[in-house]
Amino acid sequence: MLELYQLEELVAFADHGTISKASEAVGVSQPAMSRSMRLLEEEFGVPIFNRTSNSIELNDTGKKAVEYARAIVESVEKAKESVRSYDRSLKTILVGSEAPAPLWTVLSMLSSTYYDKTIAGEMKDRSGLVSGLRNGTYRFIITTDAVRLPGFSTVFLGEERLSFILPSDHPLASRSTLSFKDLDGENMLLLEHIGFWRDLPEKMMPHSKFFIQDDNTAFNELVRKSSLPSFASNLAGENLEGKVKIPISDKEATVEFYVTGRNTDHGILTAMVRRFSSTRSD
Amino acid sequence: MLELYQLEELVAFADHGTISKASEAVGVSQPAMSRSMRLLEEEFGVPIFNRTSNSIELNDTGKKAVEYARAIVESVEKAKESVRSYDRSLKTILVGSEAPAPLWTVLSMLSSTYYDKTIAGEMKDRSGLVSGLRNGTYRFIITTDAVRLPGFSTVFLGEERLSFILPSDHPLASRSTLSFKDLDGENMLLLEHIGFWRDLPEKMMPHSKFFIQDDNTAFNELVRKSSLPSFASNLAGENLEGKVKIPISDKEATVEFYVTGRNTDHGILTAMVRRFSSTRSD
DNA sequence: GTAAGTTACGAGCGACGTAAAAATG
DNA sequence: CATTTTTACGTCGCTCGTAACTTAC
Repeated sequence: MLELYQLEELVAFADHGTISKASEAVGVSQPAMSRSMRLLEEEFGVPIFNRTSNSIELNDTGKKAVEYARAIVESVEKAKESVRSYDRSLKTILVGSEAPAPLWTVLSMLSSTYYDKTIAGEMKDRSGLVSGLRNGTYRFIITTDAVRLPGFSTVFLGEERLSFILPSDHPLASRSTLSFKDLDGENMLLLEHIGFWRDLPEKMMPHSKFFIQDDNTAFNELVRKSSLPSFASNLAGENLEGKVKIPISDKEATVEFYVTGRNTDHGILTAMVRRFSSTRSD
Repeated sequence: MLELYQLEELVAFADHGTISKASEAVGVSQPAMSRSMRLLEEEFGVPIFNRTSNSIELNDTGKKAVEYARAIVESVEKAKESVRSYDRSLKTILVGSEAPAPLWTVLSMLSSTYYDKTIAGEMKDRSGLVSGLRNGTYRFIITTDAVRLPGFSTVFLGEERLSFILPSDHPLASRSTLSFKDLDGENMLLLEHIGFWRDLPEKMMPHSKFFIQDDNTAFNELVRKSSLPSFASNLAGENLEGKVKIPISDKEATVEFYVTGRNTDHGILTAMVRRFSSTRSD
């Protein structure tokens, strides 16, 4: 029987040119590989080496054989990897979302429901979310509008309403609402990974400069310590000492979220809505 | 290390449903396969079976694993086959031709030149010949007109001139030449595998009926024993007792043959022409 | 003489089969 | 009780590494 170790050694031989070097690379003795190659040749039943008394090299047929060997060895590695990955995917519930805030409650809700599974979330644009839901990558997706797909249910999850975070001594700190235009021109702090929110401030406040922070904890630190204004929402951003939180009145600052999953998961979807309602901080 | 025999046994298990039946099919003992499957599972590192105390079945991950196993086992088989076939192709000189007669001398000439190789010939239409020459399937091709291809040389091999074979007592047996029209309406014997010649008689003699023979020796027997007219040429058909061979005067009954091969084989090509001239029987 | 490959030989791992045990319907 | 899987155990084959041999540059 043709054995995988023979194919691996054949590939190593092709890569290193001599049995000596190849055997060293593979980690077997030189005579062992010499034998392997002879047995492999017998297995194929046709010559794949040109030999002289103290040299051995691949002939044309051997080079073909190496191509096949490479493909097979590679496909075996890929198979192992894929099987493991498939096993993991069966044990993982992946949720895709257009924004981070609604993910938090959905993920925590799923974690308490499926205690034996891995719950993971990731950000993606809308088309990626929908195709991922269809091909099974995502068990649930969170979008800013309802997704109509046969076999899937969409429910309204709730709203996220953006606010400005201003220092208490800011000239506009006493206002009950503000619009983007009111602060256009001020430099502001902004987080990098906030999904579709990412582009809104720069679009609505074209004269402002934004200091983009990648790291979440560093961002929170900056918000607390600096006097720069920043953003929060009813779903994100704790109350901070010396800061005021003022809702933004523009319609773009309010967005609805919908969560979509298989029809068979409809019960879970409604449970998500309940959990969402009970944990939001208006 | 993951071993091929494990993958084969996994496939057998998937096909037969139980280890007992699968082990029987593969030809190993049942405990041996039980062990193989456990080791394979450990090799993947993730569960691929659902087990109860006296049953074992594939789980979803296992079914994925079977898919990969099938592909790998198949590709290994294919690799062995391909390597052998490639080896054979290296040892074979294949000549393609539009007609059988010129093949005979070319093949015999090649046989005496490359005594350590297998010389083979086959019939093909012109486009198949040219593409086969380009992709290396054919070392030489014989066509009815010159083939102009960069890297390849074409030489004129010679003519084939078709004749009628008539019984000596045939009314037209004394003529020195005949045209297709002269015998149109007579029933005739015809060989099946004669390349482009195959369609010519039926086209030129629409009122004749042709008795098509597949087997060459049976055809020769029929020609000798029956009184039906048939075809021969300067390249094909021995002189027969009680028969006369009368050349056909139509221009369609004469065809030129060219042989084409790599530029590096130019010496062989000219040798072919010499051999062809010396062996034809006008 | 150095570097390469093959042959020879003894050792050990591992896959095998037989036999027996356990579980299920 | 028949069927299926697993465990136990002794055997045998195959691959291994070390050592010695051969050949070439």
